[in-house]
Amino acid sequence: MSVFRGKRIGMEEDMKRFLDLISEEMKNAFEAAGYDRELGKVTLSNRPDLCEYQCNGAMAGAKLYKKAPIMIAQAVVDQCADSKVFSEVTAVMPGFLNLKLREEFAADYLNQMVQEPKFGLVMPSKPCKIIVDYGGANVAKALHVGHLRPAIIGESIKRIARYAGHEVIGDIHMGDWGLQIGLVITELKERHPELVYFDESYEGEYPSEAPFTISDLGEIYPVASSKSKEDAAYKERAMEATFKLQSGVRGHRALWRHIMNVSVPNLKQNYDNLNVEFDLWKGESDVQDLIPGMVDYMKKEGYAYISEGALVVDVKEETDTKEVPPCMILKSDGASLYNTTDLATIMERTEKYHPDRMIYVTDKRQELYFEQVFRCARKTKLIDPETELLHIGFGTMNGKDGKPFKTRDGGVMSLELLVGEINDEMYRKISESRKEMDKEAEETAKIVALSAIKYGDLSNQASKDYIFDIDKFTSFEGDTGPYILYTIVRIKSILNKVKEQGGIPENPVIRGAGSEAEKALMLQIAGFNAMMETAYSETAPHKVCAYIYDLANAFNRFYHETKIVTEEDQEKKAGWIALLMLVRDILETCIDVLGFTAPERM
RNA sequence: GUGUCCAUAGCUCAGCUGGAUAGAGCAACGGCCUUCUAAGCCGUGGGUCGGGGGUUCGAAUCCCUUCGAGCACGCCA
Repeated sequence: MSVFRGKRIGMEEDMKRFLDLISEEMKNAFEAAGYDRELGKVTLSNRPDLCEYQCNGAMAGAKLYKKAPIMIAQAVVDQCADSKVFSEVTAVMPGFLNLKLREEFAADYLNQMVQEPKFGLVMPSKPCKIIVDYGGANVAKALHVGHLRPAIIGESIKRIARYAGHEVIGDIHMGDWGLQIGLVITELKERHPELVYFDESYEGEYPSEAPFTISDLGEIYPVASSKSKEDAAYKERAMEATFKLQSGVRGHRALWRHIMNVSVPNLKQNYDNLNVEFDLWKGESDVQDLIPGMVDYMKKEGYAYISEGALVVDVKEETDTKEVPPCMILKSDGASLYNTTDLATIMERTEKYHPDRMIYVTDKRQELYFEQVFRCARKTKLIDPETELLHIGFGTMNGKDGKPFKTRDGGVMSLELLVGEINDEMYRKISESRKEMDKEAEETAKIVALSAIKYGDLSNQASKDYIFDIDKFTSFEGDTGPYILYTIVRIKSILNKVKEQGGIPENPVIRGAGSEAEKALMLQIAGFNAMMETAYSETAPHKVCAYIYDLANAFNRFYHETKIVTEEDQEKKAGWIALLMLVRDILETCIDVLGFTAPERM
């Protein structure tokens, strides 16, 4: 019978985190020795050569009780004599408490993890409704490397929150209403002025077939964009076209719809290749009808006023240490802008979902901008006061030279090209290490390549700039996605062998550790819950990466000294099989929240 | 100018709600494949945690200061 089952009042009670459970035992010892139980907080050891866990409470208590820390520590040690949790508790100068755990205690915990959903991760009593706004793709424009980080990070944040038990909606929030549409329409008119869409007297139905394909679009936009930079009159026409679209000119609207119909499936395909899925494909265009009402409301309530010709809302606060410019609602020409659609979107989401939290995943350079928008939304009461607004700003993706990632000739690299390059490189490496080629090699290459890209990105703190080094990410050595996948594949391979050999026992039970490496692996597994909670509360996917890297290391160490398939002792073997399945499941769960998958073999 | 963020091994990065000897990976060097995938494992070398000051029994971590790089600062997104 499990030592914690005994403490459980009913099946409803949540499984405690491993460290909390250990701390509980230590706190009891502090209390029994006559000290404040809060001193008994246990942490992971930073001296693995000396102990597995440590408690520094005796030193913290020294001042409180005006006693030498070592005396307090010694008194606590005396209380742990027949602990069911600790096999060893020693007091070390100046007052460290060094702890080792009983193997049965760890094994019991792991066996319980196996049985609980989500390995015993505690679910929120009331799930939060969270909207994650990420992606930021523009229609009519190809995805480029700048879209990689928001997609990867946003997707992972969404999945972590979902795994943590919350109700999460991912929204791509497309740029589908701006100048880029005007540019495409203008260039189209340049080339085919005879198209019926440009005949303003036309009143009939427009063709259902678009007058361009996705590859046409991919070519038209860059041409139009560069023309507009050189030719002021051209730009003027593009802005006019944008205005016509926004004010509802039929032909322009029809072309816009064609652009959407051609573009969106292409975007979906691109994101699909990255294993990124959005629940909502909303965009700037969706809130256009809300803007006039919102602007009127802001004016009427006295929030918005004209400054330097533009309509703005002051968002300064007393406590500001910096200059916070007002939030602009309309440009001096009366046109809406990014702020306007974002605010209208906040309003729409509030009415529709009343979310507990909205998370925006964008480049960190937009920090001040979001500060303004968030303040404006609060001040003008567009949002429920309880709703939390959070901006996760990520750093720049740089090339090996430390400067923003560019193609060899200095241009912006398309995402497709970048991903294709890495896929090819991975395919080449996989082919090298295989004796005979098989059909699924290409598929495997893609899976491994995606892990390389995503792990390479997510293992860095999102807020920092990082170096996107293709050679490093595809090298499949060291702290990389492929290493994690390799470890999973290894485990699967062993389990397959065992299956061929005579089958996997039913409900195998994890037993006490037979070696240092096995115990280290078990303790690493036990830290899963605490890690996942932290990754969620800190919106920190890199913590998941750090955890699985440690877990994979711990497993590989264990693997090298343990022959599982040939083990004679059936009970021992069954225990290892149970351990392997748990490691595999946890690793696969973790890479799933990171947004990639593992192949069956590599 | 104001604000903000960063600075840790040759390179790329962890660690930062204060704890013992600052950790990984790459690169360098040395071992380990007739035995579950060597994309692996074991080991060696490599550091005034940008500088200075302070708080503390104890600082990479907290505070102040300084140097250096990045970024943002009303009609772009």
